[in-house]
Parts: sequence; structure tokens; C-alpha cells
Amino acid sequence: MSDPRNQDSWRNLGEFIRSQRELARLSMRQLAEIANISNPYLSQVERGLYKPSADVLKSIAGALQISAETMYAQAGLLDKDAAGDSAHGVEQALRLDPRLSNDQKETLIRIYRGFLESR
Amino acid sequence: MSDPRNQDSWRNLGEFIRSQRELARLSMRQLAEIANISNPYLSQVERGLYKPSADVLKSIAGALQISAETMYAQAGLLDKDAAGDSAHGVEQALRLDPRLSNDQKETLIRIYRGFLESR
DNA sequence: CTGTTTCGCTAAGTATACCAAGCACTTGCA
DNA sequence: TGCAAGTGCTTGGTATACTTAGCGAAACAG
Repeated sequence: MSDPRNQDSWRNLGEFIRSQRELARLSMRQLAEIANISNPYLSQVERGLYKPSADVLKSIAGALQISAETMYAQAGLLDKDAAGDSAHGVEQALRLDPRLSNDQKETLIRIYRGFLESR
Repeated sequence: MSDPRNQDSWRNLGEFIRSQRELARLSMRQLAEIANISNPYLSQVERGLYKPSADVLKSIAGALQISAETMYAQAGLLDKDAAGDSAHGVEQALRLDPRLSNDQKETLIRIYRGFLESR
């Protein structure tokens, strides 16, 4: 996790949480109690000293009545992988279908790719 | 975050990662290198011994060419299940693929449905 | 057979996310 | 004045996420 750009993301995340908490007119102790975390830890998170784990983030988001996605986006954990890869709609859908075995997935993908080549 | 109900989510997450890794025909060391984590840690994650942090999850998702949302959904970190809808999207993805002829689409859908029935 | 490579895993250590107790400050009410 | 209750923050510790070194089995080469 060597991306130094993320350093800032975490600091901004703290500021974001603090601003949302103040908007909701909650003290640190109040928010901490609702989110089931300790108030010193919340303090440290808001000042960017620590990266909260994903479930803590989700918990805080819930306590602030914010969607988890928004929270993760603010934390820089959802950034859109625009990196021109997946024109693979079919393959991804296949891979993610829980009703197929891996063998069946491979069979379908092989046939699919065969069709693409024969154009 | 002592919610014991989540235990299963993490175990399933490990199985999900392992299955996706095998589908991509990557060894643990290969995936670990791409995702910038150590291979023993990946092993422990796949067996449900540890909860990977959000940025590790994101990194693994990137290495497996899966969207971060899908990963978080599998990890039970997103209350919204919108990301999981792609699981039901095989037929739709097939129909929308402009590179396939109608005959080819029908063939694939027929095989796909056959697999589903044979369970 | 021996040596090499690659596989997944274990063991043991380091780094850090997180908690309980308590400090310094302010506000307000006696 | 004086103390009670609230605020955010510091300290010191525990739990756990994560790493590096290395083991034993399987596969293949010489």
C-alpha cells in the first residue's frame, strides 16, 4: 500500500467525519457511543492519526446516517478503476454467478472467447 | 466491532477470493505480488483467519479485475446489495454484447441454462 | 536417486488499529 | 468563589492486521 496519495485521503476523511458530526450536532462521545467505538479513538481518527478499518467506517457512516459508499468514497477506497480494462461484461458476470461451478464458468468463458475470435 | 454474526461473512469472503483467484489461474504468490501483500497473509485471508483491511481488499479486487464494490459487498461491508446484482446479469450481459451474433448468444444462453438446471 | 522450483502453510516478529483511565479546559449553576 | 458536568485530548496498554524467514510435499530435470 505504497500509494502516498492516500495519505491525504485519510486526513481528509477525518475532516469529513468531523464536519459531518458537527453538522449532526453530536459530541465525540455521543457519536462514539452510537458507533460503538471509543471517544479517544474517534478523536484520533478525526485528526487523521489513524486509518479506521472498513467496519468502523461503516459503523460511523451508519451513526451519521450517511451511506457506506459515500464514506468509502471519501476515504478513497472506491475510486473508479477507469483503467480501460473491463470491456469484459460477460466474463465478469459469469465469474460472479454463484450458481455456476468453476468448471462450468471456465467452459462458458472458453466458448465465449472462441466466438469472439471467429468473427 | 464484536459482532459475531460477521464471522461467516469473512469466511465466505475468503472462499470467494480463493475461488476467483483459481478462476484467474493465479497462484497465491502471483496474486499476492500483484496485490502488494505477502503470500502467507493471503493464505490466512483465504482461510478466513483474518479480516483484511479495506485498502487490502481494494488492492486484491484490482488484482482480480473485480470492482471494489463487488469486493466490499462480498465482505458484507456494503449494506446496499446493488453491486451484487451483477450475479443475475449473465444473460443480460450476453444479450448486450455487441460482438456476438444472435446465434452465438442463444447457444451460450442455452448452455448456461443447462448448467443451472443440472445442479 | 539428487538438486531445483513451486506450491500452500506455519511460526514468530513488527506495526498499527482500537480501548480504558484520566488530564486540562470551559461552561454554568450554587 | 467553588464544584459539577460537559468538551476534546494524552497516555499506556491490548488485540489484531500484516511481514519475513523458513518448512514439507509435489513436480520435474539431470
